[in-house]
Amino acid sequence: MTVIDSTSVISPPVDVCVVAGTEHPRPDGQDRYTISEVAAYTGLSAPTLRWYEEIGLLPDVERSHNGQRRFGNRDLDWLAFVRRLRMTGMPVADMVHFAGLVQRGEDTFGERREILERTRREVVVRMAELQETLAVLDAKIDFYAGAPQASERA
Amino acid sequence: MTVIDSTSVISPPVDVCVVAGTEHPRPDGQDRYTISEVAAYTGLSAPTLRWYEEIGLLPDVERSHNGQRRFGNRDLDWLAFVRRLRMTGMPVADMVHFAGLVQRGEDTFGERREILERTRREVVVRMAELQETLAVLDAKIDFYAGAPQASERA
DNA sequence: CGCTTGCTTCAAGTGCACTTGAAGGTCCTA
DNA sequence: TAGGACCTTCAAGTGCACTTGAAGCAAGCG
Repeated sequence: MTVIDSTSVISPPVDVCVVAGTEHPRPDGQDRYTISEVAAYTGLSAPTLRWYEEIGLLPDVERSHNGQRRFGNRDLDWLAFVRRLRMTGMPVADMVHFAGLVQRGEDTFGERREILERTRREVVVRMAELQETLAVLDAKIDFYAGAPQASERA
Repeated sequence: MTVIDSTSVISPPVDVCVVAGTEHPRPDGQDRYTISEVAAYTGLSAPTLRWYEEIGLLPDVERSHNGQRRFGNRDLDWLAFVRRLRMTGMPVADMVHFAGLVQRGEDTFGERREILERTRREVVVRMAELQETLAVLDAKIDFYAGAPQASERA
């Protein structure tokens, strides 16, 4: 695995809000990952990473002197957040929109907050539904486990 | 909307385990719903209901004298459960498999229990992830809300 | 020097879960 | 008896999120 090469560039607009201290495979300063490294770290395939970049979900990926992608810790953080958003069920198109807002800078803090608040509400609803589903599953599991005696039968 | 017609038939193998007293639009005995009624009640489209039947996810739907589907409360219960399973992320193919087990009768209680226990574990994991996601969202929302003072920035 | 490895782009293909279209049957009301 | 509402089947189409294939460049090793 070839590592480091190109020299640093003025940072493009980023998420700006990296919340928790998620550990990176390499410390800042030595964080130039190849696409296959990022694939290994994130579980996303290399084509998916290219596609994310293409559609604008992973913007401003740097390139080495010979045109190969060099991802940084910033990209890993963003991908981790994208993974979270994906878990909420947010469509990729909406994530692309959000990524666009991030790139436009602080002016979009308001809209970003609204989006995340809406997402938050959806997650809460989803969790409540899953909680109910858990109850249904438990009831059925009990029924199947203790077959003859259990609750109702049709 | 045309309603009731055909006369009752010996019940085919059903879920056998109807847990909660979910209310039905019409009481047992008068429960013969047209496809559009079921579509209205469940939120599924009529083509989707036909397709569910076709692939074996909704077996043994009765027919009226002229070949039209007549769904019963049993079908509504099953569809409600299918909706729950869908919420867990279970693929339709797996639900079809489960439906097959239900049709095969009590011999499959063991396997059904295993499937639901596995599903249950997945739901628990998913809920934990959503909980973490909620924390991440909250942190970002706070950041975007109280912009200048807040925690970290890249 | 040629081979292998790993990257590149661009276009086409895949899998899932439906959705839509076409053509036709049946029943009720005017 | 004509129209409209509602149903039927079968086949093809859609949208999303990737995945796969084809063709080619660049670096490192024997």
